[in-house]
Amino acid sequence: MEIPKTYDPASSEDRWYQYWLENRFFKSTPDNREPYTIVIPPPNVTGVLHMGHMLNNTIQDVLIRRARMMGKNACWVPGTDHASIATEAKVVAMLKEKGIEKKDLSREDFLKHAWEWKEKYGGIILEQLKKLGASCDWDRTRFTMEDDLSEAVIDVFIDLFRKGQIYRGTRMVNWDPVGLTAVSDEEVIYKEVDSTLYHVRYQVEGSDEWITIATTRPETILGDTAVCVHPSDGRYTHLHGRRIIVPIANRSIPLITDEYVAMDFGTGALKVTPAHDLNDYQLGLKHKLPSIDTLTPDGKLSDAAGHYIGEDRFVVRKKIVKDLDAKGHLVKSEPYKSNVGFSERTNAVIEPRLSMQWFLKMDTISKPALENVMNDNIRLVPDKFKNTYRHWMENVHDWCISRQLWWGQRIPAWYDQHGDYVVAKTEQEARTLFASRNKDFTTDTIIHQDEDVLDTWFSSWLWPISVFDGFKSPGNADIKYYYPTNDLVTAPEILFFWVARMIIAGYEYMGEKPFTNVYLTGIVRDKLGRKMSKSLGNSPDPLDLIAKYGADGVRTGMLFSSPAGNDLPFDESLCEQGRNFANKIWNAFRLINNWQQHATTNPIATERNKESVTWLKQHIANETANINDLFSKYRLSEALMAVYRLVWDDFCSWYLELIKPDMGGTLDDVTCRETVQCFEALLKLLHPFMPFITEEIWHHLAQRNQKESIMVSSWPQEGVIDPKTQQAFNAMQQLVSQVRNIRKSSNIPNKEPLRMLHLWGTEYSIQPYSEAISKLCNISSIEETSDKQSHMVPILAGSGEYFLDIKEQINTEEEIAKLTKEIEYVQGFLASVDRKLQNERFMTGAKPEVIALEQKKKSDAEEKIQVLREQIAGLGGNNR
RNA sequence: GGGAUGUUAGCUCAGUUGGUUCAGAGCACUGCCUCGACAAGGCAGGGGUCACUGGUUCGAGCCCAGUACGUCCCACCA
Repeated sequence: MEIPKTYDPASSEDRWYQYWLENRFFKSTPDNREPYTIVIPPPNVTGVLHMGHMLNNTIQDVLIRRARMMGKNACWVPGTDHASIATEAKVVAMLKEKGIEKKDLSREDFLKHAWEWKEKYGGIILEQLKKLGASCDWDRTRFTMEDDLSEAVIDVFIDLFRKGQIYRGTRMVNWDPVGLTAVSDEEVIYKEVDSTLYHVRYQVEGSDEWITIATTRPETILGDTAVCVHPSDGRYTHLHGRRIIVPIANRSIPLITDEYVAMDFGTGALKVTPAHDLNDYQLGLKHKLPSIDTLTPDGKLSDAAGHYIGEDRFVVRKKIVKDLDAKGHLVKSEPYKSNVGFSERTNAVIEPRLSMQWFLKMDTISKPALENVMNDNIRLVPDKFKNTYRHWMENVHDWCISRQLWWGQRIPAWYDQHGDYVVAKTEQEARTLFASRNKDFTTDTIIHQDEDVLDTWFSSWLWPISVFDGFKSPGNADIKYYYPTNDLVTAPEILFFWVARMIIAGYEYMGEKPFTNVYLTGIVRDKLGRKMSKSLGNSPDPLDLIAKYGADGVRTGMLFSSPAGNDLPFDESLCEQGRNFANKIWNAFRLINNWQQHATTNPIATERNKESVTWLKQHIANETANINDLFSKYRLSEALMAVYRLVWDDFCSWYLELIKPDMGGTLDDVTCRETVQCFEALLKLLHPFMPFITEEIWHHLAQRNQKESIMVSSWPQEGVIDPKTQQAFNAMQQLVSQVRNIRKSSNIPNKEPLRMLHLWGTEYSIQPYSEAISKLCNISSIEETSDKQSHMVPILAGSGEYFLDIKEQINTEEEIAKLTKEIEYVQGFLASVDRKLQNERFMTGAKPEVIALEQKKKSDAEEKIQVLREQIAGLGGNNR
């Protein structure tokens, strides 16, 4: 059978993924092995795969596949998030295209459309993850809005309410007067716009005095309930305790003092409009000021404004300026740049607006979450995020958990017509509660459920518990076995939104952390450093990339340059590098496969093959230890790079070339088998990163039955390398490189054989490789000599001295210059060592082993200089 | 504005407790090479005053202070 010269991922990937699924290798059920668990950060159910998901899920798959090979019971739980804001926005947009407005639909009808949408598009992203090779236990797929999970959310809400942790209160929300809905902070886009700062003077009650304030929003004057100055502002001290008349409205309001006011801004006097500005609202709370809401939901002036009723706020702004001017209140107006929030959806100017919301108290419930991260009970990787985390957790404010949406878990609060409310799971329970509280309450009394739903994070914070049915059936086999999970892989931007809250829920409901390690990935950026996003259109389609470079190529491409916590400046050439690597592995396989076909005639291993095999086996074991160490530190990029070099440089470039038989020859049986075994070990180390190609080659190398997948094979054993083996190998490498170098610089073609001598009495650890060296550098023979060969080119490799018989052909001057440069460097080095050794304070201060090391350096350097001088002399140079 | 964090080859990053065998890796770059696995390749090279300025020390990429620039999070000043 002819094996193609290049690896073709397309013909292999789907086949192997199918094979894994059919043999249920991703499946996990509790048993007596040690569990290793990851819960996926559930992607938006209607989302499509983007580069951030690719990075995130590649990392999870690498971790889970390695754990599985290490004999753990690996369980990766997949699922999706109902993402109320994003999904509802998409459904609203879809309906709009069909000419349907959300406000014309009943709640039930809207939700019907939403569920249809979810059924149609939900889970596409999970199918896409399969292309990437994700080894999730698909039987465990969950959805944050499925019945069981929703019930858990409602139960938790009720429980926290009963514990007194949830309360109802007013809050400033971002109101979209066009969309007629509150929008989240994330959906507000701040833009700098040119506006005007108006200086308006208010009369002090009962006097001829005036006080001038500055505002960009004069139309809100009608809602003013105080004027505020800094308590130590000398300009206004005499007015403390006086009252002020609001222009146009002619209302009397107090002058208050607060240190919040910046004396150097504007006039140092601030008009306070609690209903229409967040800071003013807080001032209002502090000073117990009334709020006058002068706007209607659609941004027109309300009855409460008393003037300009029913007119748009921007029209009123112009009118009121004119009127203020006419009445002599406008002192001056100056151009001013201010930050104005716009709705991402409707582009309308956002109005801060007061509304009733539900809150979760965070002060006590968040304590264990801070503590257990600070004491490393839960580890953040990289740990620099601990500071950020602490800062946030120490300044945590109550969590607003209600959202003015329909898609999500509806708040289980019920209101009667007086606005009194109870929290209950069903209407029936609510009625019972009302009745027990109020004698007049009858079965005929109308009550209605809260229209709002809960913040999506209020369901996803339960994810590590709810996916194992920890709420539905506490103490069940799954939750006992898999919880706490091991690693969580997610983006730092949701460290607070999600990670911190999962930790809080974990301690509150399980009395235990939800996971041990949190691996924080970076953001995938384009070449210009911009975040890759759909709206910018700067993100490649992940599936196109997979089609072009193969899933293995893309996976490795993403991991080549993304240490934990660092952004990934994505470049397609990284995937190309990954693809090239796959191809390199493929061709190593082709070579070995060829040997396998013909390796029967020559059963005796040569010394060079024996030594090479010994070195390779030890080296792989040694590197496995190194790779394990990198994994334990979550240095995935470095672990990949270590495997990359081990395979490409050590295995392909050195080992395979060493044992490669002469043209027309065959490889001995023993070496062939050992080589296959080593190659299999390398494939195992590669497997977490490149699952597809490793499985493909794994099955080509040997007859294996259905159950013998590489993904359930065992991770290679660690070991140490014998220093002598290492030393011999390194000396051989040095010698070969130097001979090649001399050939290059002297223009001696490889075809021309050269004679080499080894100086008797110096290190000859390369002996087992002498035959290999002859082949790699075309040396006709290596003879021993007892004398320095002054007429030949000297080489130092390890501490062995060699002579290459080519003096006539080389550029002696160049060689001497090279050696001289080398001497200069070593002399410089020696000088610095000497300085240290002659320094009394060093000799008395430094540790004995440091001094011993320096003395060793000194003698080594001196010896080396001696040898180099002899070499220069041998070449006829000046032996200085 | 508050907090965090970073600045090491053209690019992306390593550099553990300060000790010139630590200035390193991969990619990119340069030169040579179709040699029976692989040109998606082989071999050999070039390349950095470790942001800047001071300080501590016998000795600083590593410790301290300041400066410059960058990134992230939070709050966004009427």
